[in-house]
Amino acid sequence: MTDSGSASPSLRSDPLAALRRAVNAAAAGVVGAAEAPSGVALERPRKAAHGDFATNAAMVCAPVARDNPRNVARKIGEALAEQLGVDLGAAEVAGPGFLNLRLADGWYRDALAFVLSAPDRFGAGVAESPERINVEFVSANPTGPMHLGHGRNAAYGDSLCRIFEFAGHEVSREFYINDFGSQVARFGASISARARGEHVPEDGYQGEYVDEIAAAIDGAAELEESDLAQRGVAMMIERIRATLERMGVRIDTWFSERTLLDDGRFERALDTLAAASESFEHDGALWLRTSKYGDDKDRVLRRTNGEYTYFSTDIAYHADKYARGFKRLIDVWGADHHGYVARMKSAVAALGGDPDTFEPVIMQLVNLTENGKRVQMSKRSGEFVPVDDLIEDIGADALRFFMVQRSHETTMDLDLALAREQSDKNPVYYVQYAHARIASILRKAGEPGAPEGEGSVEPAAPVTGEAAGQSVPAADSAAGVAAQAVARSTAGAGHELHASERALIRKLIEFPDEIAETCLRRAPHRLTIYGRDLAAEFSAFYRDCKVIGDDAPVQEFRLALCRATRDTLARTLDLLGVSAPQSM
RNA sequence: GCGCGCAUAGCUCAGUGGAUAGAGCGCUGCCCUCCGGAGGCAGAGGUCGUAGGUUCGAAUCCUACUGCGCGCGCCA
Repeated sequence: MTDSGSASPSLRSDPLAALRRAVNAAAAGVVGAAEAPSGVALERPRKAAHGDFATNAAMVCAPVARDNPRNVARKIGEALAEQLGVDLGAAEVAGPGFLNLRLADGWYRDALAFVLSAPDRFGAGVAESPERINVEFVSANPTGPMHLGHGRNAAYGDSLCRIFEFAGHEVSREFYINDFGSQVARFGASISARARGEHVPEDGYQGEYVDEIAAAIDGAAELEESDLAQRGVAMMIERIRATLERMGVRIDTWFSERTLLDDGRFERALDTLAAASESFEHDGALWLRTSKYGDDKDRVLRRTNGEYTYFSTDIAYHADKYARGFKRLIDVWGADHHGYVARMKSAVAALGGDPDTFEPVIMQLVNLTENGKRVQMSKRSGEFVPVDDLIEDIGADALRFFMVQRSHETTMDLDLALAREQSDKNPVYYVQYAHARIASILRKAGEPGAPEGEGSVEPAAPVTGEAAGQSVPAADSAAGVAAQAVARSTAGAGHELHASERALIRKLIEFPDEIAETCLRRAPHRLTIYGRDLAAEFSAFYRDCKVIGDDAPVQEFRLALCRATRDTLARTLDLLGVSAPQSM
């Protein structure tokens, strides 16, 4: 939480966090303890009749206080009234013992000032214990182009990384290139065959891209298969890199499997396992005793024929990630790899690591539909829908938004007709439209300072754990001045806030919590919902409240609310890798 | 057979202990002398797969069962 003890706490402390502290303090007081019992929560009721916020504190505390929940709720309400003073509009006991809270307009004005006090930092640095995290994702085989499944993986992985970074983690995005082993040999044989005008071998790679590669390499028909394989892999990686770039996905480290064998890291990893008696020879093969750590059975590292398995180099690869200083490894894998989880976690344990710091995330499958009808011929054909074709069809913004819209753990349908549609039916346009509409209002009001470029907000500066706890920078920016203006209007009388204004502010100040929860749950799909909700709250405000043309203090306040909403929408879209247009 | 995942409105999906379970699409009926109608309002629509259990309270946690998906190689 970005609380601060600076000179103007009302301007700079997170209003939700402060409210949560007040509720905890009141509950602690009632039960006569230093801290409130765990389970006490501040909730946002669905129904307006249940107040602005509500707490279950009394029901949690009642057994401890040995009193009935409604009595306890009344006491907590009285304690809260004392703490919050004029900021608390009302505290009502309801139902089985809920305490429904209404906040005064002054509290809402302070809350908006908080949002605007540091627009680049709002919601940033909320990670409670920042870590050095390595996120490996996509890692598509360099023997073919990225397909549908990789698209979901890329959208998820990149958004997760953006959110981690914004929350204060140090993140490295990594792509593991499987440029070693039998599949690469088959790739080389396939290219060679096509270069010589022959059919690819039975176990080879089909597809026009193999022809294209064969044609693009001078004298391919005369080259060794191993040379063709390496050149083909290089070309495929270049193509994959270009596809990711079209999706707005950045990779920090392209890690070649082959290099592990070239410089001894592979041998060292195997030596480590052997020295710890984690591996053993049996039937002419080398095995890893993964069953010791909960895997169904032991796994082969070196086959009877002397070749090493993919698993063995993967172990060396993960050992290398830890050796590079990462405290947490997240691997984003396709659904077909879930059977691999147990053995890889076992391998981490066998290396002496903590398997809890290795988190494989399994991405479920994507089905393509069009107007509700399946467009894939067979369940396997998804592997042959290239991501490039999808970008061409529906655009990168829609691709990223739709791919990350559903929880990664559920099989999802992507409706091409809806994704293509440029109307309010399409959620990505709905959110972008709200952003563009606010930009238009601000232009009309003669406001300077619209974000530059493609409409995305500037990336947040990295936040360390210490910085996250410090007060925000002084108000020397345009936005800071705006916050001061809002604060000034707080001092004056100020108009009575419309219910839609309050609802919009409430949605805005949820943003830091939303970021924290999204990180914790590794669930970027939450931000697509937040974006839609925020856009909807803005639309209600826009309907109910005239921004431009009323008296000056009201206009000033509402323009400030527009700016806060625009910035938060832009930030949300940016974290999803989707553009936030000034006009559309 | 074993393992992992999933099951919520007609459809696609949110919702990891709180009040009368939500959204979008679709459907029905409305609203443009209005800062962007690329928008908004109202309505119909539910046995949260089934059966037990845990507790003040369960879509949510536990157990069993049913259905669907994926995996189960000295492939990657």
